[in-house]
Amino acid sequence: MSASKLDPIDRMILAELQADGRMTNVELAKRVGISAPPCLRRVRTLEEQGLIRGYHADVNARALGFEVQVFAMVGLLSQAEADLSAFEAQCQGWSLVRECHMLNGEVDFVLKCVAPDLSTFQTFLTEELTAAENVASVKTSLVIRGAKDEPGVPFDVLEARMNAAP
Amino acid sequence: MSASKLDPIDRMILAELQADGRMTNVELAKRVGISAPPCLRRVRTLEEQGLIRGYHADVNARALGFEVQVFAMVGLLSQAEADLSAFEAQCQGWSLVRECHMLNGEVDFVLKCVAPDLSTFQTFLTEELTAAENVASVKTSLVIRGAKDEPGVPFDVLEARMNAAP
DNA sequence: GCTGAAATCGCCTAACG
DNA sequence: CGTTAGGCGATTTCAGC
Repeated sequence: MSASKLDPIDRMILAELQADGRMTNVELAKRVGISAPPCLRRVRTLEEQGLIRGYHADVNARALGFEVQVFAMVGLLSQAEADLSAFEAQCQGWSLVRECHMLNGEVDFVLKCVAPDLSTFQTFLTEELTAAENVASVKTSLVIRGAKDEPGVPFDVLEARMNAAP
Repeated sequence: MSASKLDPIDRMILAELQADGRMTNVELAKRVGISAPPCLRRVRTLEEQGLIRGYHADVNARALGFEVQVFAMVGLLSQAEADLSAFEAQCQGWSLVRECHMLNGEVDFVLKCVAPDLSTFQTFLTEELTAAENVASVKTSLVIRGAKDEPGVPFDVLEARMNAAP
């Protein structure tokens, strides 16, 4: 599952599919400079290795009526592994919580949330998140505006690294 | 560009393509209960309206060698619009910065960053981000582990809303 | 208007060299 | 990895509701 087993063509495939996940296989093959069958075999292998986890349409949340985006910093009372896992499991069940990352430092988790409006979010905040077992503190910050939202990883950095230490 | 012009079939299409952006059109048509040609027309319309911004392969950053993920909270010296925009423009040029959101509250921006290793990130932090014009403070938190990372929006919430207020 | 059916075109995906 | 080849999906055209 390591990147060292990837040749330049594999990395080009990943970069292209990250940029356009619905590209046809023949178009992809053309761009990476091989014919279609081996290209498809590489894609399948990358999927099986878990290097490609899936493909997703990037839907416009605002246009769909999700006007509110919030980052929530959550502190827990107990940081015992069982309690951390329990909180993570709860996040799985909250569909307004799109991301949950455990952090180092003063705060335990950062959550990225979306909601159709402020009152929906505040109901969730007061009745679900803050009220949850083991939650000590929640600090929320509304997203005023989005300035950058790139999915995935920067392949230019990866290529620079591969060239520097081959 | 409003969600009110979307019928239930459009919302099903969006939900399906968010879950699997590489689904064939005939499979998609079967799932939403119409035949392939109108299904494809709807998808094209959704793309043109900007409700679908694109399609992206979800690549495994860790497996690709991006071991480090960091959230950075950035405070600026000046919050004048020109200065905010200038900072946002700089974020566009930093490929380690994948997301940049302007927030309310004490901090001005939250940045989601990735890097191959800690030293790469710290070089970026000290020589680029902290050194940038108008940056007053940067507080970083390493991601210890990811607990949830769902792309897009929760369509169950959307459907509940449509049923409640049609 | 939008949907569905038929037909064409192009792609996907084996099998083989 | 490339080429060939057969089957399937994509996409246009056209008719019907």
